Amino acid sequence: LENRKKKPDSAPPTPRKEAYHHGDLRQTLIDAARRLIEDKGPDGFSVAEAARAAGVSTAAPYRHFKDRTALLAAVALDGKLRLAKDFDSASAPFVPGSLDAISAIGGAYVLFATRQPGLFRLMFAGVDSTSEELIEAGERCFGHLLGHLAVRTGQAPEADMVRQLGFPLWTFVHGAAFLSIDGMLDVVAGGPQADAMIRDVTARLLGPSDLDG
Amino acid sequence: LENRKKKPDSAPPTPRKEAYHHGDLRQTLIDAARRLIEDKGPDGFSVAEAARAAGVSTAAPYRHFKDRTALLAAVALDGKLRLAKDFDSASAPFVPGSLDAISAIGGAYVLFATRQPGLFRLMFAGVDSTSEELIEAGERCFGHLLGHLAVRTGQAPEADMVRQLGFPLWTFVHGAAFLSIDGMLDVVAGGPQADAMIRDVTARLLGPSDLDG
DNA sequence: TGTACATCAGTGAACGCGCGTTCACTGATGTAC
DNA sequence: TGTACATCAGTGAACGCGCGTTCACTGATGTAC
Repeated sequence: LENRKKKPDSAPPTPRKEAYHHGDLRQTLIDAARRLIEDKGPDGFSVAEAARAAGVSTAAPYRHFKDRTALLAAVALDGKLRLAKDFDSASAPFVPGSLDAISAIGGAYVLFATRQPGLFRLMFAGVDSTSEELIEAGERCFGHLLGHLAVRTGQAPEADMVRQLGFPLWTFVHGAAFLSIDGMLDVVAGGPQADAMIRDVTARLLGPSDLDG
Repeated sequence: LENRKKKPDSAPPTPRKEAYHHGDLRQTLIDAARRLIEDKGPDGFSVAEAARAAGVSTAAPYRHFKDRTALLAAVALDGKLRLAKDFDSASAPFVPGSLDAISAIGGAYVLFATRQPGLFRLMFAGVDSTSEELIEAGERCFGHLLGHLAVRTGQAPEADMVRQLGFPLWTFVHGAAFLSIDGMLDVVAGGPQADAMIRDVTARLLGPSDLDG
């Protein structure tokens, strides 16, 4: 038994932390849960398995999360923050408000979903959407798109017209994301041309602009 | 114990059938499972609960389905057949190939998802999509749309151009369906104007036609 | 029409499993003096 | 700097639960003669 306690020192399973007190178990659990959810989906996931993956006892997660749902909510929130970051880096190289920038956001959305299907599902269906910070994080993602549309139209991001332009765009990439996850995008579209389709539809829904050079 | 056996005769829980031999337990189980899935989702569903809802022992389903997955697949197939029927009746009143007819199909799609969210999720993500008859049923649904687009464009339903017109439309309503399920359609669009948005986007993706009168 | 029998479609009891969660506990850490 | 003690963040054993699935069984049905 004492052998088990020594093990983390001689050959740590998680190399960064080795103490009895973990240091940042909360985030480690979120990461472990995310990885499990990524390939098994929100329902294949269990608290016990996440704990195992993090190298702690099955009771340990309950020091940091009220229950299973709370852990899932934390993973969903974490996912939305990651998505917002993806938006940032995807659109950064392009002229704000341009077709290039806006399609890049759409492409990033679909790519995020494709790479992490389980997480994507969790973010949109997995948890009670009543959590305030979860909604807020979602709005921040959508706000990215609205920001570009505001620049493009010369209106405020909160303007009705901007939202009404943005919503169909979001709807479209949301559909593309789910079809892609479920293996129907390449099949039916007849090739790996998802990005081209996104760009084409985006252009048609936006209409022309000087910003597109 | 003998009281339990008599019960179905004196006060049948399922009024239509009362015999020891059920008559059509297979379909009854599919219906029961569908109802469970409709409000709990594919993962909240259990074979045992479906059996209970059908009024049979928990072992009975295994006379008709190899395992849990097979039952789910049957429910998914059943759902796709239902969706195809919805498409039929939604577009029937309108001129084939017209904007009216095509938006009606889109509206039926979103309505189907909204009314039966769990079933809709199951149909697209719940089962291994390797089943041939399941894919076929999906193609039949998509074929409905393609048929209208063929009429509209004067091309064969199998023509590349028709599929390339149809796919963005499907993608869009698919997104609208999921956003609606997850409670984000009315919220963000600013009202129950889903049908209007569908029609508007459909018109823009289709372009004009004489058929639209 | 009546009987013997094969087959079909149920029953109900049982199994092993992994899960979520709780509990009393204990080792590690931080702080007051 | 050293010591006493409160608090924090883990452990590991245990619980009750519902599930998927199997099994030997039995009542109902259909058919051959």
